[in-house]
Amino acid sequence: MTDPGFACCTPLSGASMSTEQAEQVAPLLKALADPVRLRLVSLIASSQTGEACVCDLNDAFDLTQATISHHLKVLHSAGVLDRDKRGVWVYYAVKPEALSAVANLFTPAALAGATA
Amino acid sequence: MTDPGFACCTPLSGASMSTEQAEQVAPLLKALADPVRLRLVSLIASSQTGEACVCDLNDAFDLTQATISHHLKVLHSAGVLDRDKRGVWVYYAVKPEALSAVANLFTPAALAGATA
DNA sequence: CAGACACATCGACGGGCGTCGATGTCTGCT
DNA sequence: AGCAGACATCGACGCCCGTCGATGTGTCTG
Repeated sequence: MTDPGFACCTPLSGASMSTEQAEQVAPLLKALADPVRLRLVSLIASSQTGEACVCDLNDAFDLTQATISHHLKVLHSAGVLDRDKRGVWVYYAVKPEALSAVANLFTPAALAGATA
Repeated sequence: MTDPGFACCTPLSGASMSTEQAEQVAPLLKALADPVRLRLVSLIASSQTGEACVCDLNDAFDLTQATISHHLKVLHSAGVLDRDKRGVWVYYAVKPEALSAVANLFTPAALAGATA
């Protein structure tokens, strides 16, 4: 009966990511897991003023304005971008905290089970 | 006619992520953008030996063995996990390079347009 | 050889996602 | 007031993804 005491694996050390934490971080990663949104974030972050308006971002893609607006909304809802309407134009800026949170997630120490 | 020379935005600095790079990294993020897969990676990384067998990972979830196997395949195909079959059991191990690649992606310097 | 076990693969189903055209809302100009 | 431009929102469509039960493949034991 395949003796269970003679198991296949060393028991996991147990200090891993909790289900709650995983379900909390996954949406953030899902928001970033798209080529268009990745480029959007990169474009905004690499702009001189640290922000960019939709009209210019729209020109950088072969996509409809509606699609770009949708992607920006997703990134904004995920907490990756800040939204600031000035007059007719809307400026989006990157929230560094969100990105550094992701970066810290995949640090060796964090993976070993360190509490973020 | 809203003079275009009097544009809305400072032109993007241009040193942003390329389309190719975005399309190359997105699948890696997409593989990690799932609560189950996130916990799988964390479980494996936090195990004492740095690797874990499917039978044990399976017990940590309320999901079918087929589903866990599917997730492990996705992570393996994305280059996040290494696969090593020893006898009847299969051991998965985390590839640190893949995770540090993600971590470096969201470093302030990288976002500013530095070539990875 | 036959059986049991570990894991992968195969359809299949439901839901979510990316994209679009069309339309709505707000702002500024004349 | 009327119009034009910037951006958001609204269905709608096709496709991919997560999950499942069932089945296949390889490995060890008796």
